[in-house]
Amino acid sequence: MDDAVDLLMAQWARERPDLDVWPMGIMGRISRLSRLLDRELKEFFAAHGLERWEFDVLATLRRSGPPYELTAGALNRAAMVTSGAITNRIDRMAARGLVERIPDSGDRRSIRVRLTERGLALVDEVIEPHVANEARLLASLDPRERDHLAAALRTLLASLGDTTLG
Amino acid sequence: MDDAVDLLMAQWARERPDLDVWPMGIMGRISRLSRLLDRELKEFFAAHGLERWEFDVLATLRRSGPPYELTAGALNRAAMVTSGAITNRIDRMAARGLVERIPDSGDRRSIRVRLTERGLALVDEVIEPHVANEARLLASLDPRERDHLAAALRTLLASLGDTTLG
DNA sequence: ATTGATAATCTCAACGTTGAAATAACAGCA
DNA sequence: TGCTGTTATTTCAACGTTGAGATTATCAAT
Repeated sequence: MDDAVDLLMAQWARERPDLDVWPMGIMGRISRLSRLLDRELKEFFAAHGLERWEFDVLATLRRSGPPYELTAGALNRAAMVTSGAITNRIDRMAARGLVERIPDSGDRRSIRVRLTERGLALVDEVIEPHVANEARLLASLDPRERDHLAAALRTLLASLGDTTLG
Repeated sequence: MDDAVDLLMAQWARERPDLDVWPMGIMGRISRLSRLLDRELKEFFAAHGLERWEFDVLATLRRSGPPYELTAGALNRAAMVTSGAITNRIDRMAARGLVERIPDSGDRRSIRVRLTERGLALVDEVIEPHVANEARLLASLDPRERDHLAAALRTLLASLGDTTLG
């Protein structure tokens, strides 16, 4: 079964037979998959009254464990966005009552962002169907393929230096 | 070697041992890789005086073959963006003299976007180092791993319905 | 020929991110 | 104690995309 990237590479092979465009078979697919999967997740979260970025923040705090709080800096590194974006996100989530800003007792430059009870309840309610939805999106891969795929992606990610959560 | 997603999954395993978050091993890595690779490509194209989206449009037209023209609709489907975004891109690339709008003789609702000589020369100049740069980013994978990875991603992409270029 | 449905592009306000500058606070050390 | 360099967050203008609506054109069927 051909996909869109096979077609794309066939076009290059016809137009520029002097080039070996094999890297596109990976780069192009990661890029297109990322867009398609983002759309699916967006749709899923919208059905639960959440933006995708809101869930990302909730989930990052939740999985950090009690007391479910992280500094703004830790959040922006985990989300791979800039500091300005995190300030903006925290503002809006605080307005929705999902998180609250707590002054950091040890460092007055820092703030700690903490899940509210409502935020904690919400993420714990959504996480399970979310994982089930992700599993649905990956259903075309059998368990062996999944493991090999995850391993290859890990090699790549680690080689690019993505080895910490911030 | 662990990557950021291994750490993330370990946190979930500690906080919610009742959940099997295996899908994150694939979803999370595709998402993070996409961001990291985008940054790298952005940097590469900036060094060549191009935005990433400009190169995407140039490359889409180039690989379509002579006379290097496509409708606006074909371009927005290939780029996976909305029609408003494509109008905007064409405007700016036309202002830079990289493409030109040609009325479609068969359908007056359509326009055809054609590479100018300058656009053609530019994409033909950049494509080879671009592919080399992509190959550099994937250098951590040996040829066997590359093929398996591309195949697994193809399965996934096709299962999500991404089987045409628009 | 006329009507109604569909299609292609453009317009534009709303949205979120980036990137850089501003502010405030810490840490090491003379 | 007072400097100097660094770090954490916020602010804000610029940028590009989205999503919906407007416009114009095509097509099928009458």
